[in-house]
Amino acid sequence: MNIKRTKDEIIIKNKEDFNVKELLECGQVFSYEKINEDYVVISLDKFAVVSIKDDYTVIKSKDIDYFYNYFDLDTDYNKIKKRLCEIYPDFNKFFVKGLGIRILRQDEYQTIISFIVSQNNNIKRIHKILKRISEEFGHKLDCGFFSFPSCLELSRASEEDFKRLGTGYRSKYLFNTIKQLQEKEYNIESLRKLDTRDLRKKLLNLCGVGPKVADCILFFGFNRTDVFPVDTWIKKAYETLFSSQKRNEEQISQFFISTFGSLSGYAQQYIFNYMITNK
DNA sequence: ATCCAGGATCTCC
DNA sequence: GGAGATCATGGA
Repeated sequence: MNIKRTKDEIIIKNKEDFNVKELLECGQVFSYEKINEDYVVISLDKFAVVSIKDDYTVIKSKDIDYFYNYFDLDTDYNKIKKRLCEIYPDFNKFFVKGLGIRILRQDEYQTIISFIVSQNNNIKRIHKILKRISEEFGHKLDCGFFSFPSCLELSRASEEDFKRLGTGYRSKYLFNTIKQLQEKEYNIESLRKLDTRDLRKKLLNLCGVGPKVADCILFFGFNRTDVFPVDTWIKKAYETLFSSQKRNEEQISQFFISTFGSLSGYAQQYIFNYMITNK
């Protein structure tokens, strides 16, 4: 990747390695705003502005180191794509719009809350609900948008507050999970030390977190790549493109993990994007 | 109007 | 331990 980095900005020369539109609008993250051709990305109380110029992309932020890591700029996605094709010869077809996709290294806690809201919901509405939650319980940032509320800030929200903001039956999941997250055993630092298997178990104990949401949290928040979230789109992909053998979600996940191993998460992301693009 | 969305949980057997 | 119903909401 051709990257230039200064104290408060990152310039990416090659647009094929970094397509901010694809990478933000593919359903891995929900707290961002589009202003004309610019994007403001919000991670807890930090934000970055990403602008697309004619022949380069620029990321500006007061927390440039944080966002260098957030955008996963050290990972070589061409290598990953190459390896996926070696594992599964026909994998090329899933790269339709996957040219500039990267897996963001999001805040773990924000990912937990976001993906509880995501269950049985659509991307547009998830975005809208999380924005309302931010405006109600976060605080205003210099960019004019609101921070994603911290665990402490969200602990002031009642179940009725969540209902009012449109989270429906997930309201009690959010209320209960936030209580759980304040307990010592869910200290994020200590969760990071667990291996994927133990961490997954821990996440499944959170109210409103099932297998799919747990896998998304593991992948998008904790940066674990040996998981394969199975949602309705992936189920369709499995049934129409991979196998006629009947399997439930957990078995489908295992089927893909046994194929793609530690690259499972990436494989999932390419297949997911292929599906929602070609709906 | 019915179906569906980056599903989880409860309820029965 | 596995299938089926139920859960809010809004867009297609």
